[in-house]
Amino acid sequence: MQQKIDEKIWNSNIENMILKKWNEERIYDFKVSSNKNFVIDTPPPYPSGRPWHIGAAAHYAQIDMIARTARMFGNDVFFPIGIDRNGLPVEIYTEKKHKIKMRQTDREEFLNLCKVSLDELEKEMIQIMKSIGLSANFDEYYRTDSTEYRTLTQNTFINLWKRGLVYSANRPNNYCPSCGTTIADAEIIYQERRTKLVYLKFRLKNTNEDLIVATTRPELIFACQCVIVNPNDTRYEKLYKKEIIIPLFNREVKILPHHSAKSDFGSGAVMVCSYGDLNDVQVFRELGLKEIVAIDQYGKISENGGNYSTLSIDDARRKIIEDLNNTDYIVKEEFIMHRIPICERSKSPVEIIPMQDYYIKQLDFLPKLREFSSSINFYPEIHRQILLNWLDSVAIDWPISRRRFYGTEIPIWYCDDCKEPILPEPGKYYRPWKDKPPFDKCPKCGYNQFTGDDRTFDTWMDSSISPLFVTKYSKDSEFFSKTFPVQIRPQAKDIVRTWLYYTMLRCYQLTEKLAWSDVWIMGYGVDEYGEKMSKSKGNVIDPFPIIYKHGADTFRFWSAIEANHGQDFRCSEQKIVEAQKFLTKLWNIGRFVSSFEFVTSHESNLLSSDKWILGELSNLVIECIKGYKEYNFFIPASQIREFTWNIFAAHYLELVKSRAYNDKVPNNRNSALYALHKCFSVILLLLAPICPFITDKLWITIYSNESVHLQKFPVQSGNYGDMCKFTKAITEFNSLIWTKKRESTNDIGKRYSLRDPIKIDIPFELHQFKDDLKEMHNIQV
RNA sequence: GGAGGGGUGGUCUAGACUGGUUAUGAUACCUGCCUUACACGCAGGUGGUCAUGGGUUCAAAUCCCAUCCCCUCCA
Repeated sequence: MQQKIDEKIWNSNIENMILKKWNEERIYDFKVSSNKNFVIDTPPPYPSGRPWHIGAAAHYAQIDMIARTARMFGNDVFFPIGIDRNGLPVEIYTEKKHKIKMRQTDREEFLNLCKVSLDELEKEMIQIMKSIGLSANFDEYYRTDSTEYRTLTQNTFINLWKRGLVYSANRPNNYCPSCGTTIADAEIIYQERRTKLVYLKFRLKNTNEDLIVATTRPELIFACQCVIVNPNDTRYEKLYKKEIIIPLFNREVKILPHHSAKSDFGSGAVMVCSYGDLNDVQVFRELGLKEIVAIDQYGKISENGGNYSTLSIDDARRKIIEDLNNTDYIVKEEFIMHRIPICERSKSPVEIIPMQDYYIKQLDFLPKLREFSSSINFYPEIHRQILLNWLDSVAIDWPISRRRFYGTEIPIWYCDDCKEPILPEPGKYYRPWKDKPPFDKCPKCGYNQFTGDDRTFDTWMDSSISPLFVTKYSKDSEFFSKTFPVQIRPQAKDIVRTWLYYTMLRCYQLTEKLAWSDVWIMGYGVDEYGEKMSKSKGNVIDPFPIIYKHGADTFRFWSAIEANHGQDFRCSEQKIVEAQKFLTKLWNIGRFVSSFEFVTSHESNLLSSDKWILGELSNLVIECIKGYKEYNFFIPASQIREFTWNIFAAHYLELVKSRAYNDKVPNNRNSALYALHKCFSVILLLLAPICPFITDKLWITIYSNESVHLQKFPVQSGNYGDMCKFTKAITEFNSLIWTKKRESTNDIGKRYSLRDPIKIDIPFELHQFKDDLKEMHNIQV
């Protein structure tokens, strides 16, 4: 007998060679079949900066476990890989990297700089995905900024436009007057600043009474559409629905209860203007108020401001306060610290002003989406709630136009004469800001000069069609019909409201189908104190050195066992090191088992100990398969570790060592070898989706020339399950002897070695195991 | 302001939906041990008012109500 394995430690350096072998043998290639296709709508990660998030690496490791699980259940698995490259973060990254401003840079040149940034960042992500062993199709990975992908985004938009599902409307937007552009929420930072709080007298209509209203934005007074008070504030109960007169402008507005008014701020009565802050936007929307534009696109007071129109915001503020003072409307003024939104780059206050944008109709589709949300399988079930809550709070249609550069262009030209928007025919990639329009005459007025729209789409317009793109929608109808709707959408829980929701919406609008049958939601990786990792907090953990140091399987096993599915999980290197120990244990069990010949069949004349461990094994199979069917890898990972380490290695190996090494009776020895190999080979099969490297190495070394990843999951035989009733007695009896030996000393005062003989009665209920127990503990009768 | 999730030995975590013997496991710590797979190991041990208060029940970590704290998302 010769061990087939020398090394005492699982050396993760050989993972690279295993990867190479998988690649050469192309064991993960997908061939479309007629009825067993399992397509994964893989999230295309966004290369927003270095390092890539360790939680994201864990996320993709688990998505790979889904792919491997599906293969071992006998499916033909299509596991595409894409990179999401559209959107704002790379623009900001590039601006910082080159110390430039997007709008002060030539658009073509800026786009090229973004591309270079993306290429660099993407390279690192792809390398990490490969090194953690993703069994995905890297040869044909896609990019959402490719001509092909953007063509599909524009096609689907033109489709919706033709069906009347797109319209243009005015909506409040973040606007930086000093940069002269709208900015995204992500570009806003908040600062505490010293601000003047002005207490104003508003006269109640047809009375001699005044209501005191405190405001930090008196210059917006002419855009006021109501005054709100908190519903719990008893001072103002009697004023609900009463009319009140705006100072200087003498317009009447109503007093209304609203929960966002804070009783202890100022006087407790707040004037709501379009728009002083985000809360104003919310109140306008909730109460259906009519907006009065206060500030124009140049940061000046609009024509609605009467005498103050065309003044800058600061000048208007000074002038209005002065006039209010002169007319005795000001009760008092005080300075407070106030949290205000400012532009990340210019550091000047952000204004909210209405702008013209394109919208996609979504409100009409909500009933259908609610239906889908109830019928689709959610793993875990608890996260269905995130989607249902979101559906309940969708209140306006989806604004899809962005005043940015790096994105899919909105394919529209406008007639220079009659302003008619004209869309090209679908099928090509259009860039209206630089391309010549693909038509000569305006279909409405016949004029021949056009201006291209220079805006781009919201990036969710691109990513929301990922299941259509990977299944070759509008490109290969046979492939599409066999693969769409796809099986599963895996994603993180923080983008349920965006990616999950928008994909449901868009795929339904385009195909009238629900895009997937299963949704799988993972929590996200947080730092070791439970807080979200972010570059600004400086708590981001780089996955690369950790994977390099501890190996991919260690990383994968850690990600499976760290927390139950759907929970957020804490990332600490310490815990990853702990996970590594199990792989070493498994490796050494493999060394032991590999030293005995592989007995493949021995169902007759099995001894009791062997039947017992096979009984425990079939329970393990049942539990693991249950976990895998829910794509919950915490269950198999923890069950396998528990069985392998604490039952199989700790008790069973010791029970049968003597028979395995030197039993004179061939049947007794073969019975042990059969059970040893049965258990170990099943452990490898069950663990293969989670730890693909070490299981394949051991499988090929001990059992087969064919990779473990081409095998099916073991079928639970159901035999010997009743033997599990002895487990407690066996482990407790072993414990008893170990304790006894540890606590006793022999004739010369030395502590007992575990090999020393001991006199003890074997309990009656363990009688059928007595031969193995006697050998194991050297029990003398 | 609204919503969701959570609070279990020093640390992390299972159990909660479906109430039921002594609350799971890992790790850290302490003690002993090289035992023909493994010292990255083995055996044993210390350590918990299951956030707080109330309720339902024969019985509550688990169900209900209230409070406190933490995290996340939306505004």
